[in-house]
Amino acid sequence: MPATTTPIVSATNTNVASLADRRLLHETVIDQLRDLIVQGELAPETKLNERVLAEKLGTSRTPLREAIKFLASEGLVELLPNRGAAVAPLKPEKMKEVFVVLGALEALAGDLACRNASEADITEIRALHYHMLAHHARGELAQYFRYNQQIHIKFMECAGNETLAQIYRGLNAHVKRARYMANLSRERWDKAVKEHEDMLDALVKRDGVRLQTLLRDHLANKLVMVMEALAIPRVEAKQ
Amino acid sequence: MPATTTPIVSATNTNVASLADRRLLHETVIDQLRDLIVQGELAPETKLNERVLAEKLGTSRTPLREAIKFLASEGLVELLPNRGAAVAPLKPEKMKEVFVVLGALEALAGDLACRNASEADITEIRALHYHMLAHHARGELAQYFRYNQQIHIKFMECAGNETLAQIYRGLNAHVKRARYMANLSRERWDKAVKEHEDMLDALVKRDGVRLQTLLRDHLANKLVMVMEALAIPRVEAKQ
DNA sequence: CGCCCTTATTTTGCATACAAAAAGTGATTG
DNA sequence: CAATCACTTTTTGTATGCAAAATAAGGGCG
Repeated sequence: MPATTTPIVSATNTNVASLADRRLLHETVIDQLRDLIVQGELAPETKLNERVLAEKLGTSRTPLREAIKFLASEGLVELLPNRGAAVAPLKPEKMKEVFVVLGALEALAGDLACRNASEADITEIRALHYHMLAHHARGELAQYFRYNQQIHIKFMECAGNETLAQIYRGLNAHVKRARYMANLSRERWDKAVKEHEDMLDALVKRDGVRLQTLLRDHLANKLVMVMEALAIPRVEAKQ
Repeated sequence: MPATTTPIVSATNTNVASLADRRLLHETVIDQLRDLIVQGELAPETKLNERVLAEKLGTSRTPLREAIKFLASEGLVELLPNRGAAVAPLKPEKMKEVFVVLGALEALAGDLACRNASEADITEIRALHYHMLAHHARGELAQYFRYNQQIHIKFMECAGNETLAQIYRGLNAHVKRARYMANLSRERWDKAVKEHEDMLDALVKRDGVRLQTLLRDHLANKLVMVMEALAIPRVEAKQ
């Protein structure tokens, strides 16, 4: 609405998408590209053709390349000198590594959360927990994951360490890629829920040591699930 | 000083630096820029003027901007929408956060190293350790830091988790920035060396639990040193 | 003298242009 | 028929151009 004297759309530039958009293009592109990768629309090891992708995202190659560099630093994209870039492969070996680190980070977060979480925080986590339980009971996997994620993120928030949270988000993006292919058995699912019960209990009692242990185990179990998911599928045998 | 005379050098491109250089320009730029930031040549909160920096690094704005995006993801650079980028500020608060996370990561690495390190690895660490001792004895701070760093890096290698190592390197870059201003008191220095003695001992005995504790404490002490360094200086009060 | 508004200047953000590198393509030859 | 080489097309890497945003510089007015 503002400014607007600009009557005619002038010469060269001008993109249709520029409604009230205040964000920077390359930032939008980072998010779009990350989503494409995390949600598996761009499968692991897919080469990123700059011309095609730029067209698809409605931009030019320059912001796209900037976004690629950014995501390369996050590890979602691999740079191939003189050959562009590709979606980072999703290897079981890498997943193991990520989960080991995530275990340590979540344990740390749990410990910090036990010290720093306010009563309001705990109430909020409890609420998320019950939402999660409800979706578990109804067998709604996607919704379950959503609340599950939110609980873990809330833990991170309670830890009050933005550096920790940022690294967590980065690693979690890797895990999410894998999780989209996971088909949880009822048994494992029930177990994961049980673990969350214990975790909530430990938090309420502010038992940091126990929460750490629980989180590490929880992550280890998640790893098993992801590994199973990775072992089974591969609809198309890339490589 | 500026290009101007550039007599022939063919049509458009062609940089003198392209000897047998096989690396990609923007990768070189990433490393150069990171060094400038880590070593404090570009002080915290310095605005990165693209034209000036590109000239200084002997390239055009495009690869520079890509490098900036990469380093922004590492957290060394802050992106200011429509206002370019600046060297990330070096706040005590941030340092605290980084050290807490580093503590957890190094503890994890120590634990893993106790399981995975080969005898050859331990021999190598011992060698580095004695080099470090020698420089400590002679009061050679810079050299001491070098070997100190190498020991920590070697720990990471022994852990055999590349994901862990990568995150460590990223966080460590932040710490290094601060350390360049640290002026170690002899007392603290001696203490740090003593801690390294203990760490080596724990590794040799493969006592992962003790090593974890030692590393966490070691990091906590390092934080104190860095905080002191940050509290004192600021030679020039920017802004 | 300070403040706000207008107008230059600089700087950023994005698009495009062009050369070098890689990937195809096809014909020739052993 | 596979392999190699010359040639074409595509794709990447970097530089440059141009418009919008931000910043600096005047200039009138209280």
